[in-house]
Formats: sequence, C-alpha cells, structure tokens
Amino acid sequence: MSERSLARVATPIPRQSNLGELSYERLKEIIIAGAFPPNEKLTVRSVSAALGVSTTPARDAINRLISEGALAYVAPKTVVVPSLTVEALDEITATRLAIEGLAAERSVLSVTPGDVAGLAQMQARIIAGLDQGNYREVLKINREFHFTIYRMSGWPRLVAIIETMWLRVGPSFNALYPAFAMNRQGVANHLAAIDGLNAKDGAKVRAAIENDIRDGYVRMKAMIESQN
Amino acid sequence: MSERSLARVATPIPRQSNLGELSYERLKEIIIAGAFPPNEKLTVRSVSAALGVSTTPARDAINRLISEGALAYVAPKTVVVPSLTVEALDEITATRLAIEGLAAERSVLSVTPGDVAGLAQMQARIIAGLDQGNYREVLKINREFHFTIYRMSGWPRLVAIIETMWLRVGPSFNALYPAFAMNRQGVANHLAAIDGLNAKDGAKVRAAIENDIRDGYVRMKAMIESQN
DNA sequence: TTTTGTAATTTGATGCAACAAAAAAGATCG
DNA sequence: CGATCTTTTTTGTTGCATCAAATTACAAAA
Repeated sequence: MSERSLARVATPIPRQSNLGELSYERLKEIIIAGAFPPNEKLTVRSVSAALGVSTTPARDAINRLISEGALAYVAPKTVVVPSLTVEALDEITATRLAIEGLAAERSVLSVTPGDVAGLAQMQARIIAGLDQGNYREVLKINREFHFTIYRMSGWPRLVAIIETMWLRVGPSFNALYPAFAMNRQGVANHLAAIDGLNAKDGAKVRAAIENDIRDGYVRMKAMIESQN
Repeated sequence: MSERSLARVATPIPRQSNLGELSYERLKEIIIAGAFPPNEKLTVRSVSAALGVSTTPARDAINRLISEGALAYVAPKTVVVPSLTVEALDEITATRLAIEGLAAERSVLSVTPGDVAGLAQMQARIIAGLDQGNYREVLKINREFHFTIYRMSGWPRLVAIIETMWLRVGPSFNALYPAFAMNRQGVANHLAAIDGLNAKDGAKVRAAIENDIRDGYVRMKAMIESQN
C-alpha cells in the first residue's frame, strides 16, 4: 500500500504513454542513431506512414523535437535534422561544460558504493566493446555512463537539459561512427571520474567529465572540418 | 537579389506564425504574468475557448509549454502551472548561475557603445519605475535588461535555454509582485554589469549577474517559505 | 542551356467528430 | 453518517477531411 503510493509520488513526470509519446521516442532514437541524413526533409505524412500512426501523433512528435532543437525549420514547410556546424558545436560544447560540469560536481553528494560498482561494470563493458570493435555498443554504454552520473545530482530538470544537448550532437556523433567511438583517452577520463566518485571529490569528477567533453570536442571539430 | 538571399540565410529560425504559435505566445504571457493560479487545472477545451481557437492549436500550445517545463502533469489528465518548491528553486538557481553566468561573461565579446547606452536607458526606466511604484513595468524592463545582455553572447541556443529557466520562475516571480519587484540592491548589480560591459570585463559582468541571481534567490526563497 | 512563368502536387494547419479513459456526481448499502 | 459502487460528465487522444500555402515539375521563351 504505502509502497505503491510512494512509487507514484516518487515518479517525477507521470507523462502518460500515448501514441504521440511513443512516436516521439521512436523518432528520437532514429535521429540520435544518426540514421537520418542531415538536411533531408521530414514530413508529417512520411513520419506518419513510417511509424504506422496517423498524422496527429506524427505531428506531435515532430513539433516536440523541434522545440528541443533536434529538428529545425530551414524553410517555412521544411523540417530537417540540422547538420552540426563548428559554430553550433562551439556553443553547445561551452554549454555542456557548464551544465554537465555542474551535474558531475554534485554527483558526489548522493553517490553510493553500489553506484560506483555499476559504473565500473559499464566501464568494463566499454573496454570489451572497444576490444571487439563493437562501437555502436560502446557509444550506447558511454551515454549510459554519463547519465548515470548526471542523475546522481538529484536534479531532474538539469538532466533534462543535458539530454537536449546530447540530442543535438548525437546525430553527428553517431552518423560518423566508428571513427567517433571512444578511444583510450576517453577510458582514462571515465576512470578518473570513477576515482573521483570513490573519493567523493566533486572537483575531480567535474574535471574528468570536462576533459571527456573537451576530448570529444576536438575530434568532432576535426571531423566536421574534414567534411567540407 | 543577393540581399534577399542573404536575409533568408541570416534568419535564425523562420518559424511561421500560425495559430498554434500565437496560442503558445499568448498562453505563455498569461502564465509568466502570474495570472494563472498554480495547481489549478488547465484543460485543452478551456484554453481553446479562452483563446477563441479550436482544440488543435490549444493542445499544441499546452504540449509545448509542458515540454519547456512551464506546465506539468500532476496526474494523468491534469495539467497545471507547477508551484515553485524550495527544492526546484535551488536547482533552477544553480543552473541559472551556470548558464546565465556563461552568457554574461561572453557578452563583452560583441558589446558596442550603443548597446551600453541602451542598457543605461533601460536602467533609468527601472529606477523611474521604482520611484513611481510601477512594479509591473520594473519587472518587464528587468527581463529586457537581462536578455539584452544574454543575446550579446551570440549564442541563441543558450539564450533559449535561459528563457525556459525564466519561464519556470516567472509565474511565482510575478504572482508575488509587488513584494518582488527589484529593490535598490538589484539596481547596484545592474550598474556593476554596465560598468563591466564598458570595460569589456567579462568576469565583472558575470559576477554582477550572478549577484543579481543570488539576491533574487534569497528573496524568493524567503517568500516561498513564508507561504507555508 | 538557362531562365522565367505556370500548372500540378505536396504539405502543414485547422477544426471537428468519435472514442476510451478518467474524474465527478450521485445513489445505494452498511 | 460514512463508505462503496454505479452512472454521468468531462477530458485527452486520435484520425481524417478540408483548405491555403509552399514546393516541385514542367513548359515555353530567351
């Protein structure tokens, strides 16, 4: 009894699962996976047909992704996955350093030994994935690793903002794989973050995450510039 | 010819003005103005009737405000303006310090003497408003003052995130007026920001804005706690 | 071949009806 | 009088037809 009511209270956002929500989730995954060519038109009817729903939930999904910055208008009736420019990357990286650094620093306030063990396990899977060349898996667990730390901040609104940041770099990030999968430098950053969490040293966790973001920035920037 | 094509390229977001957009803008203003009692239900049909549009644009507006955090589900079919808790205020304030500080620091990169003159003029209107007890006007210009600085960062995505932050504190901020209108302490912070912009001293502008946010936090927190 | 004007098509927005689920009101029983 | 069950009303969602606007395709002229 008290367990069930607690679970309801603890639920941050009791957003019901409707077709618009499901369409949004699926379309978001498709975009993050980099499966959608940048600058290619997305129409309500094409999404509607692809997902097997009517125009209303398809339109809902597109509108929500536009408001989150994952999609953008380039002309009055033309919605596309925006291609990441160097200018956009600069802006997003600076913002990420500020807010992901904040979340990382706060993570030590609630971290438990079990949390650290879980992160260490993820890290082991990342290393195994790198050894096997399973880069898709590496990117997925990398994301899980980061957000596990961010969620420890206990600040769901902050985590939600961070998610929209990842939604903007994700498509380029994933479309360019495997050139972009984490390298051994990334591994070192993750290990430093785990060390910092063990020592409950917020500054160290922040520094590790910031380094990870900066390393990714350098490689992503080189990648974008080589595309031109 | 080249002028027209340039204008099209320069346009950041060619979001067309449709009924959904207009409904969103109007509903947002109503919410920010604090005119809507927190925890009171908002229904699609009531918004539809109030704005004189059909259910579709009304639903679009509500959904968008939910995704921006200005509205929230408290039960499966119940959408309300969320009342600001101390915990939410803590989280939002920390996030604001990080991102508004970042925008403020960058503002010196593009500031012009004309910009500073404009801010000084706003500040004069704020002081006049305080003298006349016209607190509604003071709050409005205060917002304009801050966003003028933030926009100087040249980072529209960052400004958009800041706007969603203001959208979350705005209702409580405005609902509690005139108790909440800026005091002379706020004036000092603004003058310090102007000084920093004149000297192109990013750190000083950031410090001034951070102080302004902290001063507001202290008063807002006291206000929330006195409500219980 | 390039440009320009026009027709055909595509497309998002809008309003609305139908439906299912939830909430509110009312009734019944202990 | 209070609790529980039932009925009624409210409400969000979904699908779809219609319309205006924008895009595309095409043809004609330079």
